[in-house]
Amino acid sequence: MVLNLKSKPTSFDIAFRAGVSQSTVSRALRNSPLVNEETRLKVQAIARELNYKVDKNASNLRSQQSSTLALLLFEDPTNDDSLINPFFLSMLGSITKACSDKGYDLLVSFQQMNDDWHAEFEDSNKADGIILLGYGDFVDYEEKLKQLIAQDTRFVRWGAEVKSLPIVSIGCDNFHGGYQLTEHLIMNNRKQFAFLGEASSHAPEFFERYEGHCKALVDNQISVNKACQFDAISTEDSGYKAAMALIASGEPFDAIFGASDLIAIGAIRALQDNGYQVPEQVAVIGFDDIPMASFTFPALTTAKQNTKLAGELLVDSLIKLIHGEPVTTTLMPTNLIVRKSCGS
Amino acid sequence: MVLNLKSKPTSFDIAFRAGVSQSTVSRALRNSPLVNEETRLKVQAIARELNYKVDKNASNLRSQQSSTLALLLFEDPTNDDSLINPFFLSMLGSITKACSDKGYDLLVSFQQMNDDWHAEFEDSNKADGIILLGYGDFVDYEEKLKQLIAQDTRFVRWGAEVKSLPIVSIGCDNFHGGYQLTEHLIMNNRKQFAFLGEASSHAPEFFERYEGHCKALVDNQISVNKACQFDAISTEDSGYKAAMALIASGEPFDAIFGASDLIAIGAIRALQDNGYQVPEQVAVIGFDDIPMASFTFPALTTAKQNTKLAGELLVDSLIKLIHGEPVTTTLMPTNLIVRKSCGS
DNA sequence: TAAGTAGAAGTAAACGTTAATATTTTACTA
DNA sequence: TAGTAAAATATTAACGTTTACTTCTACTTA
Repeated sequence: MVLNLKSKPTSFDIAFRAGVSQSTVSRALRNSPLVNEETRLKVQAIARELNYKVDKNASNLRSQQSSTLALLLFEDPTNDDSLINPFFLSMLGSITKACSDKGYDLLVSFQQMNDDWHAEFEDSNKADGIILLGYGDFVDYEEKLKQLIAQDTRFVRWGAEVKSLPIVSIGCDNFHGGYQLTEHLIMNNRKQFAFLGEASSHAPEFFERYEGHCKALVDNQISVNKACQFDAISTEDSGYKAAMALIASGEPFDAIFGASDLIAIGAIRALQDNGYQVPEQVAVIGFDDIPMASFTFPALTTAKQNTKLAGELLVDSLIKLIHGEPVTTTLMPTNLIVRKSCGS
Repeated sequence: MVLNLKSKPTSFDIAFRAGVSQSTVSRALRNSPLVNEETRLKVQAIARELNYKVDKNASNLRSQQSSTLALLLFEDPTNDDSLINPFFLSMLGSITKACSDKGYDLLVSFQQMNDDWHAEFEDSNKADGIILLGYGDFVDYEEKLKQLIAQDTRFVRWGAEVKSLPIVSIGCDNFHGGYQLTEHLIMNNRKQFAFLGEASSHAPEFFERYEGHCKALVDNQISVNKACQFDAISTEDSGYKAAMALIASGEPFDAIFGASDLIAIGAIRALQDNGYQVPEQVAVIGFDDIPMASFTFPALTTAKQNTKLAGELLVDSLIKLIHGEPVTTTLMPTNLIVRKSCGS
């Protein structure tokens, strides 16, 4: 046996130097109880000395698992490639941390909606499981989820529960959040409400917030003015435009529910550009509590989604799923964060 | 040969169905010119039908390359695990996109400083190269960079050029940015300057900004008051504390240079908490142009680092490096973004 | 003392590809 | 019509692990 000098060392190199077989090296490095303490120490010392690292491809191939999770991030297709929604960026951060805490690597990927993303990662054995992250839905989404299920792909998703399919979802209680925020507006003596954000099943999260919003109104004997609901996707720009449309409509309003912070921020800007006083004339609330929510002027009252917890839940659930343990869909509570944008 | 029904299909399954050898399948799927058009189409059709995906581990193992890049994100060790610096989050976003555009996967990892991170990814063949991202330096940083070089690891880093080592760095022109911002403050008739942020070689980026700042002062016959420099790391909290220390020191000042936006934001809060008018009494500027910089009150004047371009450069450079092409260290210009926090 | 049993190590067969080499088939030339 | 080059496909050996199975030693026990 000749010593391999120039290229990366393999377990055979370690074995040769340690005077043991290669399989013993493999066992020693994984702290197998099958190998003698003394031998283990010697092997590990040599491995360290040669700067040896187990080849993950070989290892994964042989053991048929990768200790890697894949995160697929969907963005709204209408959103250009300028900026990622800060809320998801924040989720991304917490997921990254949770993975590393659990000893998993994380593959991150932005998805084009038309890709056959549903197959890429798990099927090619690059990842043991998949986390799906993104607002709303899009063409063939449910269809692709079904395919994932049919292929036995292990995955969890962020968002509203999909009642029609046996899928593990982690999401926040959008309905209750919407209810809570609206109640808060009512307590602040607001009478005429507008909702900016798509209120249809195409945007389940926004829709649930809208339903919570409406329920709170009805429970307080306030009628819902459908003419005051304007579609918007989760960008500042879209919020700005929706608010402009609201203003142009001539409908009376003294409170705006932005379906997301970004929408609310855009709305505030539109209001101020048109000479409205926020919150004196119009109260505005958002949803998410993205970092910049506390820096707007006036600072935004919003429902906080706990991204740290969400990331951990997502990762934990997926790992359990991979291990074949039972996992349930979880709804996280939202947290009302009162700042200045609604008067108190 | 028996057909494999239950588990994932392999190239043998495809070969069997197509009535060709397994190597032909491999070639057909990679569009090798060595295989007949008709055969290729047939093989690809069957592969699609069986939902076959090439096993990346096997493929990578055999071909000895992974089409994967690793991103190592270092955070300041004193920063607790609450929030990731939005600037890096933004970089992360653009790097993710750039990778996907180039057909590379991206492994993301947060690093503990004491890990032997320098070896993990490339040595274990999980990634073809590494992107290093993080502010400042820390224990043994240079030492570890040397090890990376010694091991022939392909990597690029974000940050100030390391003059002592042959390393490809992509960074922004911190010196010029510091100069530019300070000039702007001087043009606004500010006379007494404070700098919040560590000004030593332990924080190369901050130090360069500080040097640019000082140069601008000297060029304008303003003397540098060392007593007005207070250390801070890049968090809002740290900026708040540094500003409090500045106020407590009794030194006179009418302008604060925050070494990063987060520091500046913290400083503004400290000033306002102490009854100072920003920008009337004290002008404040930051550095980075993180998303929330435009939402502070008053909105922050700052030097924009183009994260989109930076991400692309980082990824492009690394890929070139992997292909053995020559790559040079690049300094990106910063962009003065004038908002309200310095008076005009 | 022979047989049985841990404990520790070795041997060799996967894992699913790619690629170097070998073989067959086809098409064309002399 | 044999002979040859080119095109297409097949065979087989890696890639570097993990792991089922086998072997060897030393010690216990009847």
